[in-house]
Amino acid sequence: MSVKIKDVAREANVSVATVSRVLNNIPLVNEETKKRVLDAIEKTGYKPNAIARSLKMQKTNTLGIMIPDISQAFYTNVVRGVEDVCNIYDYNIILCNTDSDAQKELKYFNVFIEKQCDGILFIGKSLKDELINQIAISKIPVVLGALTDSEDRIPSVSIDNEQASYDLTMHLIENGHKRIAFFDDEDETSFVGIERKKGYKRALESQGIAYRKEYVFDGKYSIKGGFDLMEELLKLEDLPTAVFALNDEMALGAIRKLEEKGLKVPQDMSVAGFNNFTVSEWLTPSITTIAQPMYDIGALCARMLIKMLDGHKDEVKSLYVPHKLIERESTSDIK
Amino acid sequence: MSVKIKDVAREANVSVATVSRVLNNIPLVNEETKKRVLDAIEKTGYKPNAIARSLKMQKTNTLGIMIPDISQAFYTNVVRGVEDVCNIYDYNIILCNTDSDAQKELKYFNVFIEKQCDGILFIGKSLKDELINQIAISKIPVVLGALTDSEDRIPSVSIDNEQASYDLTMHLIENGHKRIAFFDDEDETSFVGIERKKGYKRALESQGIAYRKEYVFDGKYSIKGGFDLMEELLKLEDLPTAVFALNDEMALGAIRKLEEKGLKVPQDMSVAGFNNFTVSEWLTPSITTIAQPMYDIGALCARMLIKMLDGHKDEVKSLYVPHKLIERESTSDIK
DNA sequence: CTGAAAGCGCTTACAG
DNA sequence: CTGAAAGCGCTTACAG
Repeated sequence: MSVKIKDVAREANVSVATVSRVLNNIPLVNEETKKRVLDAIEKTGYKPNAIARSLKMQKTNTLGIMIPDISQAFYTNVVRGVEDVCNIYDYNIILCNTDSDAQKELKYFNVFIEKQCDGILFIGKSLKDELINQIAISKIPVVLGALTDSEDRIPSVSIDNEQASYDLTMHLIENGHKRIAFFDDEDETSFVGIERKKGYKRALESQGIAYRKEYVFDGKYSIKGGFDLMEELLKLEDLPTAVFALNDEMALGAIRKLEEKGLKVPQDMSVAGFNNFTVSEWLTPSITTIAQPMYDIGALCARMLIKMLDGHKDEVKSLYVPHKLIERESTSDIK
Repeated sequence: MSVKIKDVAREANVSVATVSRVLNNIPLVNEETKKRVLDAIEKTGYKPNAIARSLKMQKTNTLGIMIPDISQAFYTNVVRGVEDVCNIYDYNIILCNTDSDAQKELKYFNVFIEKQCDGILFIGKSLKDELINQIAISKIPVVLGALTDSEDRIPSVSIDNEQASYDLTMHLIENGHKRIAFFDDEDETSFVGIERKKGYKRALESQGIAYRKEYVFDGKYSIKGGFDLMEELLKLEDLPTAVFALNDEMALGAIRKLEEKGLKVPQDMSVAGFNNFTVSEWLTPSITTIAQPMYDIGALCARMLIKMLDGHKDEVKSLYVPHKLIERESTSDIK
């Protein structure tokens, strides 16, 4: 059906070896022969079969990328960064959504191995042991994005989540808040969540403020999640004066619930988020948050992985990218 | 380095053919032999090489998907729908961002062909002629998502953009609005944009309202885009009483600009959007919009394409999925 | 500078 | 029920 290298060879009256050399820009080919081959390619409309090439070369120029859920704003920017860099270096990405589910992660990992991906980008909230084992066994190059490996067995590109969380909590404390609630991820195994909680605790401790378990709420990473959590929180006797939510979507939900109950943000309660969601600066009130350079995280991850594939495995080391506290209207000094 | 089918065969004392039969669940294999092979697979940690298999089978179980930009909320939901269906049928997706750029579209199309994708999903705002030619030449199955081909040469899954736009415009007219501005896509070749403008015009005409060119503004499909366009609009002598923006992000930007100028929405001006962006219902004011079933569009596209790949090409026909007008706070009766 | 041939890791028609 | 062998479409070491 489709035209193959053999057809081009016949058309140009050369061997397939010569056609291959022209295709791969190997210099030893006579200019005239080359021209004949090029004409034959043009004439036949030949397109190389990358699968055949990959089999021979043991290289697919394809990277596997796992993310929890592409429909979450945070990850889309990371993926865009990855793809742009891949485009530069002629790689393509196979994209999979894991929902942070261990089974799906292992399944997709196997798919990446079977489809001979040159490397894997793992974006997510935590790396499970079983997956680490599989990675070690297969020896496939992997880079983590937006999270780190606690033992740094696998290189990563991420913000320092503990420090970022500390910074945000300190900011609230400096504004006079002592009763600060924490809207956590319902997924307790989330490494990123754990790190952020550490930062929150460290900030409290550093200022001699007791950590109160009743101020920590686990919920969904969504607007509705924050909305529901605030409903819970408002049942407390001793209300917090500020809330630190693990993403801006949760923070927005929390704010809307407060408004629904006739409370004002930040006058009655300050609410801070995380990630600097695209719309956060446009909301009323706009949301105080920690910005992560999402696009850069993706781009750097991809560069790092490609560097490993180019044989510079030892030059690669884990990287913290800077986060930034953005103060907006949803938080203020305590009255 | 890695273990191959040959190694498994040696381990199990059978031929590679037998191993292959076990791997592919071909029934004619003796139970005991099968067990021996399975043990050998287990023991050696063998993972099939899908690239080799693809070369032989002329089938990669990989779909190419082109979208304008994964970092735009609308597309992420479509992609998630695609991926979920692909997961069910054991396909994977190679994802590419085209920025609706003709060069990138052609480049990626070639990549999909060379990498032997079984089919292609094209999500976007318009299909250029050159790409249609390439599709025709290559004969690769393609399905369009979120847009249609004006001549229906290629099957698609989409809302009826013209009708949706008509519905929304009619809604504004029924609320007493006669001076309705239209925030259009700056990309004039956008088929989706053209369709929506048709619907807008048809609604105006049907009510005997003259189409006024000065009420149509071209801008970026973003919050900032709407923000800037509203700045322009406010310079008009004869201000519109309502604005219809081609997405909710633009609508939000427009609303914020109005607020900045001390105008109230919807009291001073109604603003409607399109797509029902995740946050639209949570904004103040919440945004009147047309909801598209984005996830379903993606899922149906993928199902359609897979159906074509299964040899039911003739059963496949273009599909309109229902849109839904959602009335919220950003629009109201004219005072 | 060019070609014949081996081989990448699979699947399957054919023969037994 | 099982194996030997051809072939999928490339690349490249080797020979000339």
